[in-house]
Amino acid sequence: MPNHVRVRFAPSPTGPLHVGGLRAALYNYLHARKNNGSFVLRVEDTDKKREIKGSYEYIEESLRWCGLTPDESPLLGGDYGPYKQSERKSFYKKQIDVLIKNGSAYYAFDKAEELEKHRKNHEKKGKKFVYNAHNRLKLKNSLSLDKEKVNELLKNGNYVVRFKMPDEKTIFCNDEIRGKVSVSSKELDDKVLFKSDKTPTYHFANVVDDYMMKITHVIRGEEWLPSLPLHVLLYKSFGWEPPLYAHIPLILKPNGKGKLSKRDGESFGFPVYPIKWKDVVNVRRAAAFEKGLPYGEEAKDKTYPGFKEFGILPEALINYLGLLGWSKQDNKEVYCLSDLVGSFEIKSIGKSGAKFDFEKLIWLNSQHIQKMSSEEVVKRVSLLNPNSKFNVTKKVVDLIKPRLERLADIDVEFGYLFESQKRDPALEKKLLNNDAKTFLKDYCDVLEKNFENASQLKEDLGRCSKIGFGKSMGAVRLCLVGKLAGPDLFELMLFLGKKEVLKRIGSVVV
RNA sequence: GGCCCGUUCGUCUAUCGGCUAGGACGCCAGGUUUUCAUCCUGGUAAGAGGGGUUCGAUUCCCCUACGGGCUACCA
Repeated sequence: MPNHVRVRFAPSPTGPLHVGGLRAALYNYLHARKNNGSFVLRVEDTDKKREIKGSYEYIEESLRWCGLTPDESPLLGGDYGPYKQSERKSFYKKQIDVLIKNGSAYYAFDKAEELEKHRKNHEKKGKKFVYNAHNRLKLKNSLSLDKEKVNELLKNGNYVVRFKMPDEKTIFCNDEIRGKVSVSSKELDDKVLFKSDKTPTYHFANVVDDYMMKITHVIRGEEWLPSLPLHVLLYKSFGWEPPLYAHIPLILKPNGKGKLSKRDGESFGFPVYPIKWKDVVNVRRAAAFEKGLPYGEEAKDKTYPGFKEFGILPEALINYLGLLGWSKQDNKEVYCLSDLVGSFEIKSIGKSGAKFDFEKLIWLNSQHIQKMSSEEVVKRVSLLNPNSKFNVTKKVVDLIKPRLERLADIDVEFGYLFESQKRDPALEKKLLNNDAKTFLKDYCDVLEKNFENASQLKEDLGRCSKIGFGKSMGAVRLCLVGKLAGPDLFELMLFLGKKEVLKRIGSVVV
C-alpha cells in the first residue's frame, strides 16, 4: 500500500464505551500497528442533545486501561485536528456549500411533524415513506419550490440540507470482509446532511472528517453497513476517493437475542464496560428534558462495575475480544497484544455475529494470571483494591495463583488465608465425627511440639491418623478452611503458622 | 412490513471442491498430586432445510427457514 495507513475510532460521547465499541477500537488499533500506521481517536459529538457528560473522558481512560492508546486524539492533538467534531463546524459548512453548488444536495423546509405525518399515513397503508426522487417534488424543498419562495424560506433560517439521492440506480460498494454489497438507490432516502441547528449529521461529518484526516481504512460496526452506499455516494459527489471499508460483526448477547447492550450487564451477571461507569441521573434527566422525553423521578445514580472492577485483566479482555470473531491459523488461544498485532488481517475477520461467552473470558483471564509473576499479581491486586482490609502478599499469591480466576474478591474467595471462616455444616457433620475429633486432638498435641516443614507435618499427620489419610486431611482442611477447598494442606498450615493452626483445629476439638 | 448482512459441535472458531470435518471454552471420564487447584490423557458434540452445478459439495449458485442490523433534523 503506497499510502500511510490511517485508521480511526470514532465514538460518540453518549455514554460509556461497551465491549462492542472496544472491539472496534481494538481492530483499528491492530490494523494501524500491523501496518506501521496511525490510530486516530475522533469524538463524534455533533448531537449535543445526546451527549452525556464524562463519556469522552471515560472512553479515553478505558482505551488507556486496555493499552490501546491513540496516536492522535482530542487530548493528544495531531496534524489533522481538531479531533472533536463540535470544533470542526467551519469545515462542514464549507463542504456542504460545495455539495449544494454542484447539485448533489439541496435545501428542504419540511417540518418534522409533517414528515412524521407522511410516515404514519404510509405505514397505515403498509407502505414506507421515503424522501427521495419518488416524491421529493411533492415536498417542500429547493427542488420543488420556485426560487423566490426558496430565498424567502432560507431567510427564515429554518431549513435542512438533504442529499440528492440518484434515481433508480444500483449502487455497488465493497466491504473488505464481505465483498460486494449492492443496493438499489430507490430504497435509499435523501438523507439529511445538515440539521436545522446548522450542525452536520453523522453521515456528513463522518465522510468529511475521514477524508480530511486522510483515513485509509474505516473499520466499524456492522450497524453501519446499510449506510455504506450513502457514504460512498457522498465521496463521489465530492470527487473524492473513498477509503476501504470493513464492517465488523456485532457482539451478541450470550443467548443470541440481539446485540449486547448496557442492561445486559445486570441480567447476565457480568460487566459490559471496560471500567466502572457512574450513571448520573441528573445528567440523564437533563438530556431527556431537552428532548422532551419523560424521565422517571424515582431513578437513582448508579455505578456499573466494569471488567476491571470484576478482576479481569486488560490483557485477557483484549485477548478475548480479539479472538471473538477473528481467528488465526494456528491453534493458540492465549495472546498478548503484540502477538495479535503480528498476525492481524482485516480479511480474516469473521462475517457473523458472535455471542459473548463470559466463561471463556474467565478462562483466558486465569491463563494470563498464570503467566504473570506473583509480584506483578500483587501489584495489580493492590492497585485494584487499595483499601482492602487484608494484605495480599507475594506469599498469598504464590499459594493461590493456580486457582485465581479474577483479581477481585480475593478476600472473599480466599478469606480463610486471613481469618477463620465458618465451617460448612453439612461437611462438618460428615467429616468431624468422634473418631475424627480424637485424631485432631492427637495431631494438635504433636503439632504443639513439632511444627517444622511440609514433609514433617505430613508424616506426623500420617502417624496420628487412625481414620485413613484422606479422611484425616479432609478433617484438618475443614478446620482450617471451612470447606474442602484451598491450596496444598501442608503449605497452607505453614502459611497460617502454628498458633493459628492450633487455634482453628482447637476450636473443633474442645 | 421493506431493505441489507449472516447461518459448521451448547459457545468461539478452522476448512480457500476430495472430510475419518480440526482446535479452544464448557461438560464427562481417567491419570498425577494419599488433599484443593493447576497440569496431562481421553471422551462428548456440528455443516439450518430443500433444490441445482459437479465425478465429487461444508465449501459455488438459487429458494425457504431462522438470526441479526438498518429503516430519525441519533450516532
